[in-house]
Amino acid sequence: MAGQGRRGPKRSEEARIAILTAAAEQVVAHGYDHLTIERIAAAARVGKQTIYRWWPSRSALVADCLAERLLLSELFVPEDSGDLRADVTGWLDNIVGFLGAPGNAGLLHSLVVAAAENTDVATRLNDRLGMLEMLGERFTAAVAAGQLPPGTPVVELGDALIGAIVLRGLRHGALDTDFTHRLVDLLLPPWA
Amino acid sequence: MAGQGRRGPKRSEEARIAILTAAAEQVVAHGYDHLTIERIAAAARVGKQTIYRWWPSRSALVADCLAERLLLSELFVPEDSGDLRADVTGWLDNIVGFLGAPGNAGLLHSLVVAAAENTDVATRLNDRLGMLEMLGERFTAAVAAGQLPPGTPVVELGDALIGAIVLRGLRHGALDTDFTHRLVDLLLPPWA
Amino acid sequence: MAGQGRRGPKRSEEARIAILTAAAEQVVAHGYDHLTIERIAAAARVGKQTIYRWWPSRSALVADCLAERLLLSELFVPEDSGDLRADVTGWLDNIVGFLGAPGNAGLLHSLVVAAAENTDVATRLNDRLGMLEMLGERFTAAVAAGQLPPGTPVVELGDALIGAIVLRGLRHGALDTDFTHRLVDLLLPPWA
Amino acid sequence: MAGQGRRGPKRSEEARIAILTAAAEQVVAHGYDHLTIERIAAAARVGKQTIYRWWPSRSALVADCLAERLLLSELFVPEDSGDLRADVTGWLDNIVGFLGAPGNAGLLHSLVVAAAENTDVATRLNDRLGMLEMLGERFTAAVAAGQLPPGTPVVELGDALIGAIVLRGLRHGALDTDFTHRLVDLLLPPWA
DNA sequence: AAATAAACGAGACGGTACGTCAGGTCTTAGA
DNA sequence: TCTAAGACCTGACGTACCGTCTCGTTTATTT
Repeated sequence: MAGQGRRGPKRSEEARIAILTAAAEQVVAHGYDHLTIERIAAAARVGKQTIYRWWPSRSALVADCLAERLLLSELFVPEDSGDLRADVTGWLDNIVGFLGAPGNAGLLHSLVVAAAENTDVATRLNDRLGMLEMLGERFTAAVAAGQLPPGTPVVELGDALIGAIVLRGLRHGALDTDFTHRLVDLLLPPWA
Repeated sequence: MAGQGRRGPKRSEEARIAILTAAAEQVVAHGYDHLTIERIAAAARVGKQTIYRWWPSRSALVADCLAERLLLSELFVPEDSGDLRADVTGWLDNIVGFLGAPGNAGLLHSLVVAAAENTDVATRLNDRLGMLEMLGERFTAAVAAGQLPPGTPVVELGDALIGAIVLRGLRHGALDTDFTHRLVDLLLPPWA
Repeated sequence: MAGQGRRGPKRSEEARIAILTAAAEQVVAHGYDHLTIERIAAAARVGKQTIYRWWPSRSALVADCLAERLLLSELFVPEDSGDLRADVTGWLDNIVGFLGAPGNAGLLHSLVVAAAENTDVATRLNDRLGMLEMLGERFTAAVAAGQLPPGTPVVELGDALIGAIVLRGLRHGALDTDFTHRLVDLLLPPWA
Repeated sequence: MAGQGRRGPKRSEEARIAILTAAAEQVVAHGYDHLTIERIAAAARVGKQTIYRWWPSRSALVADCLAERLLLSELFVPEDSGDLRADVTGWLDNIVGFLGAPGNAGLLHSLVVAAAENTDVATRLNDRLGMLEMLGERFTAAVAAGQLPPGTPVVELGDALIGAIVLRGLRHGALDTDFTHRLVDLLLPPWA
């Protein structure tokens, strides 16, 4: 058997959690820029090397925070009421409401910056925003049920929805429910 | 008017151009992160203070670079052949081709990061990508001409198009002409 | 003319003094090992870079402290009473007394270590111990006056005196006036 | 009796030798500063704890290296030809030749630093330089035989000889046979 | 033989300090 | 009075080692 039984101490789960928690808190509190390894280490009561040992970069840390649901934890599981337009609208309003909340104002900016410098973050961010579930299940089901025209490119539909949200989010104050309603009208037009 | 009769030397246009040029080159060469005031100053043969005197931040510099067409110079004025779908497709392919070119791979990431920390950059970036013209002229004209259904939310249409492009651009290698074609099919469905 | 009119601020004398003073205090208080650039910078209220800008190493700093008489300040100017043996004995007792004082116990060790890694320190340390004056004036004068045999190698005489002191100093508790008296008996024997 | 019936494996002689050998090599190759426990452990294929278990400090390791003749191995047993001046001169020239050899240039500095922070090293270094034999036998015998004046302080004589060598050795390039000859003239003057 | 305990290799851990880079401010001399 | 140069304090970077502390394995002794 090959090297399965490594000798020596195991990785400290306690330290791992403390680091991720501290990182998530820093991002929320101060934004992704201003996120420093030193502050994370201090807040997590951990040596800097322990961070560098396990994560290659600041952005990889943020990607793990997303994966562990320490960032954007409660959000964004779209409902399934049978009415696709209503569900998508509700889901978007949920997102918009979250991003509009005072504490979370800068969070989108932070995550976009992190996503721009780390593909992992980009992917996980997409997932956390609910695209996986929404995409894999609802849209294809809707196409099958005739709620969307046959041949609708569902992946592109998701990208257009979230892309528009992200783009508007980067322009301060441009994100409101009026916008999301017009967006739904555009992308999920009411069918005959 | 106050301070009209100021004494002393005027602002050096030479220095201004040198700084913006150096900044643009740095962004293209090394990316927005890695863009440092010190390197710009050194490359432009200029004191750091001369930069700080006229620009409040790194991102404001980039915004000016966009405004002066030192970044994204040649790009993105959509044609008007009468065929809206063809024009939009051509325009998107133009963008995708540019972003796919080896030297420009990281440029989108850079500009997104800059846009995330400076609304000015976000706005100017939108303009440079051709949204103003596209938006103000073609889409509204298309609605009037019946090429788009009446009541089409043209601003949201632009956001969805560009948002989708940006979002895909952040995931490396996800941006190709197949994608843009599906996107056009989704957002500008062939009518009647 | 070559670069005579340099532009920009002059080196801050205030910072220079603060740094040297802090360094000297650290050496006396904690020893040469345990002398850290970070502590010096903090104590001198100075950025680390200001130290690194002007000194290449810890030991160069100590060499400058010796040169500026911030270390071993009060000591070691041998008297000239006409009686060479008495003067040398007094001078050695002076040194031994100083090194035996509680606060200065580790100072010799510190300076020897510094001298071992920096020739400059070695030279200046020799100077500060009074060898230059002693050597250049008293010994050669003594040879001329017949107090020392003609052809006495005065440089080697100094090295032997100080070398013996240093060597004993490195063995804790081996340095006392009995030793210095025997040393003088050995090196400056009472002549006929 | 202490620890007579201890259970468990005995101390590994193999590890002990590997550690001392690695330490000696590191000192010779890189100097006493730059001697790190981690490098020794890696070079000796040994865990760090195995070093810390048996030696309290870096300098204690070096002291053991001297005791085991892994450092300064071949050197410095003075001959006994009957002619004291010749023997001492040969012995000093031997030392000077060794220290002047290219590979050993920094070794004196290293050992002096180690001696300054560990009395054990100082003592053993003295021994290895041959002082014990020289001191205990030759000088006292020489005094008895009338080759040295009665009452000559032999310990101080040794300290002066070695001290002068060490002091010169710390000043690069100041150590040559001219110096040792003058030193012998000074300390062992040709009698009668 | 089984239980026990120490020494071993490996290496993760919380820390300290390193030497470097850049930020943004301030000072000086030249145009 | 604007500019180039650059010294200044601050603070974060990523690295190297420190000395301590587990791990699981390997011996040797004792029960």
